[in-house]
Amino acid sequence: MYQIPRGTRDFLPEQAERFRRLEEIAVALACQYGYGELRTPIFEHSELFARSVGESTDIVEKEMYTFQDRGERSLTLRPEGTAGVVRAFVENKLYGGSLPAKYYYFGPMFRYEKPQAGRYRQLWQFGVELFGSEAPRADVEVIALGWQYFQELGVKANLVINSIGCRQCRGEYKKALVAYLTGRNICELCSNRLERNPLRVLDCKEESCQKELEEAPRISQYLCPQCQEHFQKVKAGLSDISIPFTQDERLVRGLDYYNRTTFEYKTNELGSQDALGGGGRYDDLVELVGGPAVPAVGLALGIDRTELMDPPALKKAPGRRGVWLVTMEPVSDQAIALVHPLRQQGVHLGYDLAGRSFKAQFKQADRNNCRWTLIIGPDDLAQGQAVLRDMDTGEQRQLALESLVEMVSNLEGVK
RNA sequence: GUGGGUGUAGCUCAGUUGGUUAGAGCACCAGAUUGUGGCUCUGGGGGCCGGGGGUUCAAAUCCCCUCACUCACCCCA
Repeated sequence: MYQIPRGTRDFLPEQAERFRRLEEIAVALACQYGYGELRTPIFEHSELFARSVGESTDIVEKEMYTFQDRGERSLTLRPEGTAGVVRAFVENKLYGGSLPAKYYYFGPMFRYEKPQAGRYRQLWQFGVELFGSEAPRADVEVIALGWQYFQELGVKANLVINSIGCRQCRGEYKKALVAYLTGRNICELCSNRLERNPLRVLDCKEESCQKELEEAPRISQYLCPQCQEHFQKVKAGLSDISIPFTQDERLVRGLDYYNRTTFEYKTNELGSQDALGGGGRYDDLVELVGGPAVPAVGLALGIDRTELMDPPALKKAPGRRGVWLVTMEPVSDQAIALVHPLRQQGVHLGYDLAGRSFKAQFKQADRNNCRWTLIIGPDDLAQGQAVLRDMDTGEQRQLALESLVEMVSNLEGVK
């Protein structure tokens, strides 16, 4: 027997519908905020991700699905959405149009990781990217959009924000941090990080490392005046629109392209998979990918994890809907032909395909949660009538066959 | 990638110190009711006991390998 590849999943109808609604709500929200959809391929040249996400990140070092095609190009299934959108932004010279330019995407991403609940090798993200504004209120808008998504769904998320400075002041800070940590009691992993990506020592969970970090220099002390002002305005902007947040100086995101604002939406209900979404500003990325210097800010939300939170907004109203035909040989085909036009009227119509007993057909009607059954057996047909039964109340009445389609398609709860 | 836990019917799970045809509840199908769902009762179909190998007269049970899920680490969505 074949098994689904590790870390991937099938979405059976009920769950697929939940996912579809999560997408619809996200798309409606993005439209409301003035974002247009930008669809990019599911794979890109490997180099794009290596350059933009960062050579020394976990994603690039060990999580990419990379393959060679028949033309011996190295391609990679996208591990995140921003790189492709930035590539498209540059390649299509979208920076030449009016700015800011705002795009959203929704789709699967791929990361080769050891799976766990809430951590998959094929995962879905919804994201937005805002190009061409350096203004703190652009950061605030993006953060607010994500916040509103969780609010609309009724999902409890905690917003955590930080500023990791710009190229200049982060450089200063890195130097200071390395100088401070060198020779101190930190774990082996962090010793390696110290050389390649020192900021990541900050969110190490190793007790010894955290202890050493207590007295370590803080990024806030190193932010240049411009970065400081930017961060203050972001925080003020969030407060102005009543979005609560906490500041965490150890929030360092695992992608290299971020600068200044970084943020995450966290939960404490999913074990160690606590990030529902996150994002930040990436003012240098467009240039890095070959475009002009265009500042940008964006976010990505994890749809799989959001669904795991069992959003109250996805609860279905339980009411019955639609019509079930109950009939019997030798007139079944005639009965079906009589009611089929209901489908063209948009009525939810079902009937037995297996030649089951009368009783069994009512059972199916019940199980399919139908509001009405329409009974058309040999006797009814002979009298030119059908029997309509209300499955909620059990009441029945007769209908003339000539007016059946019109009568039934105007009933309550059939569409 | 490292370490732990768990895999028995569609689902949730029993299964004794290894012992003969592997069970229950729910779900499914049928009958009780030859034109009426939900409730009840009766019956029925369904299992390479995750897969492979080994020990043994005998393995769901013990051992090894492997696959999957899961928890923690790691990382993030």
